[in-house]
Amino acid sequence: MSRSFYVTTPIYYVNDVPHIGHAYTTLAGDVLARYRRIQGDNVFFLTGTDEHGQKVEKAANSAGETPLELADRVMKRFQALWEKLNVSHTDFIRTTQERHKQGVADIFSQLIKQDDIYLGEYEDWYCTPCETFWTETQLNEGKCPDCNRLVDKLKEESYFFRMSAYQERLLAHIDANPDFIQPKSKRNEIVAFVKEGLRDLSVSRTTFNWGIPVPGNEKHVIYVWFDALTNYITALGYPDRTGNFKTFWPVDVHLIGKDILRFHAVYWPTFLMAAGLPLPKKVFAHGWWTVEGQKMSKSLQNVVEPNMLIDRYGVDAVRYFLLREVPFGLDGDFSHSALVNRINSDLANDLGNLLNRSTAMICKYFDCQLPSCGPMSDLDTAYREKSVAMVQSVDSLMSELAFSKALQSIWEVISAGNKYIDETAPWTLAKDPAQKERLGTVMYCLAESQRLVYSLLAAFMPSTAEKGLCYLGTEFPPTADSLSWGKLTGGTKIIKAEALFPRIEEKGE
RNA sequence: GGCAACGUAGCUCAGCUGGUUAGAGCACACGGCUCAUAUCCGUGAUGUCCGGGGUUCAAGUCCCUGCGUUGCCA
Repeated sequence: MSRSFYVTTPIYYVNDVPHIGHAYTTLAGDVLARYRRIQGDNVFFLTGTDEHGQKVEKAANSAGETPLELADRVMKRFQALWEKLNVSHTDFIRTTQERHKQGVADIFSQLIKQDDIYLGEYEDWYCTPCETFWTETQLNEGKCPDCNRLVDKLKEESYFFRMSAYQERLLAHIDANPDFIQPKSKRNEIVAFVKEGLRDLSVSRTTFNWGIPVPGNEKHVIYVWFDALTNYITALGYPDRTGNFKTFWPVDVHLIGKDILRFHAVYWPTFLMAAGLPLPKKVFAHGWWTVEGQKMSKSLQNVVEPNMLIDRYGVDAVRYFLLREVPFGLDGDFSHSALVNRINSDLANDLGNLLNRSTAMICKYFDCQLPSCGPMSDLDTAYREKSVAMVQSVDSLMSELAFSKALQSIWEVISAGNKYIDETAPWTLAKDPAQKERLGTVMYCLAESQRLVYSLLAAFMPSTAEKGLCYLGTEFPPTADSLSWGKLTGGTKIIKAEALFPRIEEKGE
């Protein structure tokens, strides 16, 4: 009876091209998904694309194609990137798919029927590029406070969602579930926001066509966020409540960037309440990446293109860097020099070199046949205990989505391995035939500790882990059962490792 | 403007409910080893803990204030 685990990324807007921010969220989801699979969970990992909305309609028009053609084109770029990033999603949903449109229409009809959605009139300022409404007081000298472009006065018939009715229930839920919104600082912001009072939310538009029609009133198109958020359940087959929906809802965690927190922590939960569905267990908002100290922006032309990074540094180095460099939830800075430092210091010097020297010695002293473990000294048991403790520590850190700390705790064991070699001085033992058994025990401990290291790293750096485990004569992917000490047996064929991560010599740019 | 958070070694940061000589990683200097990707191990130096005031036997840790940075306010 395996546990089920459901994790999502946002669906990415096809009006945007994939950048490091998209890669970051999706990567986090992948690492979580892979980790839960190693632990034996039945995992559903969802990503996809958000393809409706006025921006897409306009962009398509000016590019001389239909919105769907544009979506097809851009969607492929996301899919290609996920393949290149080694992302192991279960499903990829597009909001233009029938399964999605039907589900959205269904829930929208239900809410109309219940009078949670009603027809009214909307009057406000609208920034088309940002697809955001602004109140009179928010405007900055008559312009959009976000992008400083001109806004349009809008007065239109609109359907409204009775969000105000759910304010107290939402607050009570946040209060009763301290981990519902993370990190804590973001949770506090949401609480403050909700306490100021929720207004009813406009959930339809009449000014463009590219979207899902309101059931029974085709003049209206369903608001993109209502449309988009619902993907998390339509991908599970909703409104069919058997099958995947039954297995995986409520979601374990929605991973999002901090810019879309309100939609996920306020709008979405209240939609779900109205629909009578359970709320997500967790919404986690991660931070933003700056680039070489500057905000990423198209105008600065400093948008980091993930494909280029992967080509240049390798997929696992990029995966490692993004999750190790910055605590998940905080902002971070991306720079080539920081990335090169991580590769040289953590991956080449510590991780790669340890495997290299260990397997080299096993081959040199034992003809590539792993010796079996003899009586253990204090040094050995301390090393073993540290390795075993790592497995537990990583497990609890992963449940907090503390990816960086999880990697740090793995690296403590890698460092301990390098120190262990120094303290046991195998090259000295090798000179004395009487110490053969002792030498064998040291080699065994080294291999076994690293087997655990690479088993955990399988979530973060799948291809590196596969190679590492192969050198250590072990199968990939690892399983929950393999995460305990002593699974390697004497006589296992070990392969002398090549440099997993060659050092990158200076001359950064 | 309102609310909130933050300001600790050259860099990035950790320091829970106040209590001996303030920590980690990277970078730097010196020493050691040789299995290894000139890698590894050890030792060391550097801090007005943003400024000022206060509470206390005792404050990086609490309070007030000033300066600075950041986030949220549909």
